[in-house]
This record gives sequence, C-alpha cells and structure tokens, in this order.
Amino acid sequence: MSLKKSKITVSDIAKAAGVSVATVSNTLNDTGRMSEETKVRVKKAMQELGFVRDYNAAKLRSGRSRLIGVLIPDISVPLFAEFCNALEAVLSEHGYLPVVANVSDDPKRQRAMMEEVIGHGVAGIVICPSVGTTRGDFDIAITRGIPVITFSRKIEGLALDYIGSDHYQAAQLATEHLLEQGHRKFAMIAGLRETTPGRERERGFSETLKAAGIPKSDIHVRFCGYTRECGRKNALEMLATHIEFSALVCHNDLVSVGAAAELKKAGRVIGEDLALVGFDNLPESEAWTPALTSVEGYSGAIGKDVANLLIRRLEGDKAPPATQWIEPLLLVRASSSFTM
Amino acid sequence: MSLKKSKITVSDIAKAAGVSVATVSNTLNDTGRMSEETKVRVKKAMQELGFVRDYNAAKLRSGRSRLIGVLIPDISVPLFAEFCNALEAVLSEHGYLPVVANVSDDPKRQRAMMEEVIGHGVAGIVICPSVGTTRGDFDIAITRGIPVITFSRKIEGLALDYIGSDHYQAAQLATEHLLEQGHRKFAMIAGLRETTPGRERERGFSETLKAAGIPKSDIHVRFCGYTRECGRKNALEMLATHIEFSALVCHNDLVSVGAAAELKKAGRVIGEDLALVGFDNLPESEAWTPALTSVEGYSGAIGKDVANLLIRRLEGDKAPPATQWIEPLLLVRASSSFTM
DNA sequence: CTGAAAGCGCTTACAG
DNA sequence: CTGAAAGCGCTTACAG
Repeated sequence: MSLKKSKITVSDIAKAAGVSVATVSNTLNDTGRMSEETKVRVKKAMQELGFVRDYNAAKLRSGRSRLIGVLIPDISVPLFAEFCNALEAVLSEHGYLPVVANVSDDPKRQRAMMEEVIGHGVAGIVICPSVGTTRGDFDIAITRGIPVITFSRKIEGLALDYIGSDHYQAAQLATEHLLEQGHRKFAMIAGLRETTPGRERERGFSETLKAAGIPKSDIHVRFCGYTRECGRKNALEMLATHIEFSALVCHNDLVSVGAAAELKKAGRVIGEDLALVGFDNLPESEAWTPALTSVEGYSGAIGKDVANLLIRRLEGDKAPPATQWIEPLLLVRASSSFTM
Repeated sequence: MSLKKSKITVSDIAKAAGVSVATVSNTLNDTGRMSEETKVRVKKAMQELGFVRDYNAAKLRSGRSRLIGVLIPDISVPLFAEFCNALEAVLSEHGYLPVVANVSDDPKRQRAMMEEVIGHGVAGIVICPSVGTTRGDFDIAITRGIPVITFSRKIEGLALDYIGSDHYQAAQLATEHLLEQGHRKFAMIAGLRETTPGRERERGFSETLKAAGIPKSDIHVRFCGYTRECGRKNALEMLATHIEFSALVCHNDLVSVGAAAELKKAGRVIGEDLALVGFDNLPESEAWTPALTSVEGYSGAIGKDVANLLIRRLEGDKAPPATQWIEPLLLVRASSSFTM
C-alpha cells in the first residue's frame, strides 16, 4: 500500500497555506484566534487539496467526540423509526452523528453494544432500555462520565434523565372514553409486563375501570408485546376462551391491527359491535377502515426533546437528572365512536 | 480535569497481566501469536480493570475501522427502516456498527454527510442516493478507496455496486394483473421522476399498457413522490380533472393509502369499482380494508445482501462492481381481485 | 497570531 | 512468543 499522499493532513494544509498547524487547527475549531484573511487562506487550501478532517485523531487528542450512541430495541418499529428520525435531525443540526445499534430486547446484546459504542468514543448515549436491563448495566457509561438519556422505558431507582409519554394517563384517557361510550365489558391486549409502557398502560386501564365500579370479572387483561403478531395471537386466544367484551384496548396500533384482523375474521364488526383503541397514533391509523382511535404519544417530539436535553448535558448542564412525562392526546375515530 | 486513572489503557493491562503491550494488542486482535494461557491471563486483567478498547486510537494507527456510513433519504419511511434493520443485523454479526445519516433528499446535505462519515473514519458506505446526486459526489469516497454500495436508487454510468428490487418488472406484474382482471382505463400516481424506482415503475406500467394496445388517452400518469401526503394530493387533483379510470397503480403502499383516503371520500369503492395496487408490501397492507394488493420488493433481504456484499468488499473482493436486481412478487388481495 | 513539540491510545515492524 | 519504540493525525500548552 503506497499511494502517494493518499491522505491530506493538517500539516499539508499548513504548508500549502503558509501557516502553522496550530493555525489550521484553530481554523477547524473556529477558536477565533486569527485574522479573517488567514482563515480564508486556510479554508481555500483545504478546499483545493480535498482535506477531510480526521475526527478520530481529534477525539484521541482532545477527548471530545461528536458521535452519539443510540440503543433501541428495534428500529423497524414505527415508533422508534419516528423517534430516530427526529433525534437525528436535531443532533445533526448541532454537528452530532448517531451511531445506531438495535438491541433486540436482549440485555446481553445491550451490554455488548453499550461497550461497543463507548469504545467508538461516543460523547453521549440515548437508550430505550432492553427488557431485563439492570442498574449496573449503566455503570460502564456512568463511571466514564458519559451522559445517558433514557426514553420510553424508565429504569426505576437510577438517577438518569428520562423522557417519555405519560403512559398511565394515556390509558386513562382511552378507558374513560370507552366508559363514556357506554361500554361495561372490557378486554386489553397489553404490552410487556417488564417495560414501563406495558405496565403503565395496563395500570391506567385497570385502575380506571376499578374506579368506575366495573367488576373484575368484566375486565380481561393479557400481557403480550408490541407487534402485530402478538396482537393476532392474543386475539385468537381470547376468541378461543369465549370471553365477552364490547371494548378492546390494545397496547399500540400495531397490536390493534393484528388483533383486528383476527376479530374481523371471527365476525366482530369493529366500530359497530366492538370498540377498538390503540396507542401511538401511527400515520396509518387514520387511514384504516374503520379509522382507528388512538392515543398520540408524540414520539417525534420526544426524539427532539431527548436530543436537546442531551446536547445541554454535553454542554455541561449539571442539573439533577429529571423525569419528563409528555401529555398524551386521545384521538377518537370511527373504531370507537359509537355508543353502546 | 484530573481524575486518577479515568481510562484504562493497554499498557495498564500489560502491567496487570505481566506482559507487554504487544501481547495485549495481539490478544485484542486475536492474531493467535500467543499461548492460550497468556490470552486468558490478559483477558482476565481486562475484565477486572474494566478495560474498553479505544477504536479511535486503533483506527488512527492501523487505518482499519468497523464503522459503516449509512446514508438514506428518510429512516422513518418503512422501506428504509426495514432495510436498516436487516443491514444492522448482518453488520453487527461481523463486528461492524452503522453510522446513520438522514439526507432528506438534499444533495448538498448528502455531500456534507458523506464527508462527515468519512471524517469519522468509516470503512465503507451504504447509500440510497439523494435526488440530484451527481457522479462527482462519490469522488471523495472513491479516491480514498472506501467501498460504496448503492441500493434502491441507481446512479447510471458510475461503476458502483448496486442492489435493488427490479422496479420495472414489479410494475409490469402489477399492470398485467390489472389487464387480466379486465381493466381498460388506467391511472398511475408515480414516484419521483428523478429516481430509479419512480422512473422504472412508471416505465413498466406505461410500456405494458402500450404493448397491450391500451390507447394513450386511457392512461393517466402523474409523478409525485413516496409519501401518503402526495398520494392524497394527487388523488384530489385527479378527482378535480374528472379523469376516468377503473384501475389505479400507486408508487408504493404509502401513496396508495393516501390516495385511497381521498378516493373513498369521493365515493369510489376500492375493491368494487376501483382496483388499487401498491408496491413494497408493507406489513400493514394485508391488514387494511380492503386488503391492499401490493408488489413485494424485499427490502429486508436487500439490506442483508447489501451488508454481505459490503463485507466481501471490505475483505478485499476485487470483482468488478455488479448490479443486482431482486425479483419482485405480486401479492393479489381484495383491493384488486374483482373482475370488470 | 505563530511555531515547535508533546501526547492522546492504540498497532506494528523490529530485534531478541 | 515478548519488549521497546515509533508513529497514525490531530489538539494543546508554551514560548515567542
């Protein structure tokens, strides 16, 4: 491998512009310790020679990095895709670049990926903690002083920043709406018991019904997950047990769609004899037939907030870690707008 | 900043394990130039001291990197999310980590992001080129010998690897199906004229109809884009012009859903008096009412193939750049299964 | 505002 | 298989 001058360095630029490497570095970092004229000359040389700054070398020396580790269960889940999109937009405005790792809800893989992104020198970490995360899993980041922002799923008892939709309130809104429409027999296909959204939405649902005096025998809950497939599977199981219900709350819109497919096949008419409510307000929800009632969780806005918070932390904000719940919004559509 | 021993380095490990730094490095890189016993001792020391390898320093010295730049128009488009998911899975199996940048179909931003990821020392680049990409935009990568794999959208006249669905054939399949169902008056809400999928699907549609003897006056094409919103907008415009058509082909499933919403409002009954076909076979397509006929483009499989191809290139495969078209699959569902 | 030099944490010939 | 030393391309005191 002996390409001649395969890489242009600061010292090449210094030579070409007739300045010192310090001056080139100062131009790169815009420290403002030089004349406008010199700056222009240096920039011109960089242009002409096709200089591309080596962030690795910069990071090695300065300790500063513009890489952000993003650890999520599965980027192909629309919620996370929307989150990442908004996150990336804000990060890149500030010159940061996300390094994304899918963790597949596997704590071992999460630990490996956390080490991996830290090894790549990320300045900060954004994470929706995997099922089975323990507090110690964050030590590797915390001892190094790398700011960590959690979202969507909360780790209890650890002083970490958290931003997420108010899952409890979201379920409460949905359930109260169904009570108002006259429903008295309920079912829920809930999320994962091990995660904040799963637990909190179920709690919001069950407690609201209890407060309204609905007997336990008319409340059927199954924990499942967050995919179409588990909606489908749980709907089939519910059909097999001949549970009675006129209102079904699903953990999210994907689960709703999976469940709806099976329930329709079994003769239930959604929006007429069965009310259906989901969460996340996917762009598709409105386009479905019947349009799906859903609770907007603002995952795009959360992505933005997480990015901005992380940037503040990177700039040295030492305020104590905060938990921030975003207020959800119920969007009533045809799938639940009839009265019993 | 004077934390004592905030960072454990190879020389700390060398000291702790009673070996030289060369031995530690050889353990890290598994060069196999040492006894099993020594290796174990070194690994134990790494465990105990909480060593995390600094990939930046490694890259700086060796020139080797395990970062891959991924440049796409918009990760929240399901097609790209699915692609990235599959890509990430294969890359991470091989120890590579993707650095994802959304480019928003802006060639200026694409150039900036390309330079950014190269500055971060990526070993390879995966890209769905933005609208307006010119051949010169790849020089920065090519001159540095960084392998580039393009997907979905093809850059003509540049020797770069490409993997994508056979968009022409996909449209041909869809159009032939509609002809077989007895349709004689057609409309298409096509993609972007500036992209391969947009152009090729339109060409497959128009040429198939021409070959079947459908007069031009019964073929209505509008180029639009790849979002729900543009489906909606173009459907409205078509309604306003009172075009007659019994079959509508949309650039993808998102466009289909947007268009369907407006057409339904206007009184068209999809699956009865209007046949609708999309592309990409989103997981939702089957769950819609009526279920949407769509052409599967295998974006997950393409993600896998791209990752594997890139890894071969990184391992030194010097075969000439290849273009690989993946055969699409037509999935006929209720939205188009009636006959005229 | 500039120049010369040290050093970030690795990998890599090189000599043993 | 090991040890001592150089060097990747930057940034950063330091002296001018």
